[in-house]
Amino acid sequence: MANEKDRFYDPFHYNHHEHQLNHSSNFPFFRDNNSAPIASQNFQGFPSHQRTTFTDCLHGSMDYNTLSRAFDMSCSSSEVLSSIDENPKKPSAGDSAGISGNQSTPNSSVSSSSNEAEALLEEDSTKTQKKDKQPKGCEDEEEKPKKENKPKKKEKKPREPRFAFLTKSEIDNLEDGYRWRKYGQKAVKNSPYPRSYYRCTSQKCSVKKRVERSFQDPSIVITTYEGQHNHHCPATLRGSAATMLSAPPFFGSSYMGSSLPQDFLAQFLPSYTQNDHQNPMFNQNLSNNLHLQPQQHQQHQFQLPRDYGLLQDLLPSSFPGKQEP
DNA sequence: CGGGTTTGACCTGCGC
DNA sequence: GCGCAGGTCAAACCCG
Repeated sequence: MANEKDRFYDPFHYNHHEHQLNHSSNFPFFRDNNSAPIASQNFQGFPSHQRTTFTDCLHGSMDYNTLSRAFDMSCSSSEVLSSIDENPKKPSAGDSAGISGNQSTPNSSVSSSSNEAEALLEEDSTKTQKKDKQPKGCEDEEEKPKKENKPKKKEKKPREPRFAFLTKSEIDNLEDGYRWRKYGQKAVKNSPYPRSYYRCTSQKCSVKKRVERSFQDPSIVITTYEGQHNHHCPATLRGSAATMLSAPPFFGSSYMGSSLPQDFLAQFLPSYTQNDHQNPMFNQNLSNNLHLQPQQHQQHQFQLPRDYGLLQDLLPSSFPGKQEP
């Protein structure tokens, strides 16, 4: 059945070569200079009249802040655009890093990147599920010299939900409002770019994130979050409400336990229904839609809800999906 | 000095 | 069993 654990999350996308992010942007997802969340590709499964292009929107007179505010209000119900089937056929050994081989949609760097992120999640689901390493937490086992503590019986603890984001950015470590401590870095097979491992610095918060750059499109940063924050976003204390709406944080405080995906899909995909979510074909289509067609590289489409009030109000009249009152 | 980063070693699971 | 690759640890280092 559709799993809720791993999700590929790429709410928006725009070409950062054409649109520079405003530093004070309240964009609910990532906010950082010169970075932007990668769009979810093309929702081909929906009627064209319900489809608009996010890039077009940004091409207009509306600035990023405006849009950000618009989406800000949606943060209470939004976010995950598409999920990834956690049980795709297991990648072969050569695909361990999820970046080689069976790409069915060649020639599209973003598509490949999407596949990368997707594969990353696949990798996670097949690997980490079995892994239950005991980090510091269990040093009850005497002081034995480093790395000698072999947990005798490892019970499988349910894996934390993971969400992958593609972000077009020049910088690797995207500001998301939370504080992270880097605890490792590894070279990634078949990629010139290393993967960095971060942990939330907040006490008793076990959220982790991995950051790596797509080797197929170096301008894209793949961020994978694992776990849920059990605390508020530090940035909110600094008065930046925006950051608390950034990517994974919304899974924290205000979002724990909610049915995010359905909520989001329902709000952002007009034709979506809860039944759809149960429908394998729907999920398949959603998954397929993660893969850009080659010619769409420069113009990813983002579908806006028809009745998205505030956003509609903020849209320039020239915006393709703008509805006149 | 405290907190974050770097980096080599170690652990673990998987495929062959 | 072995080798590989991902993930983690932790000492050393860096920096404000």
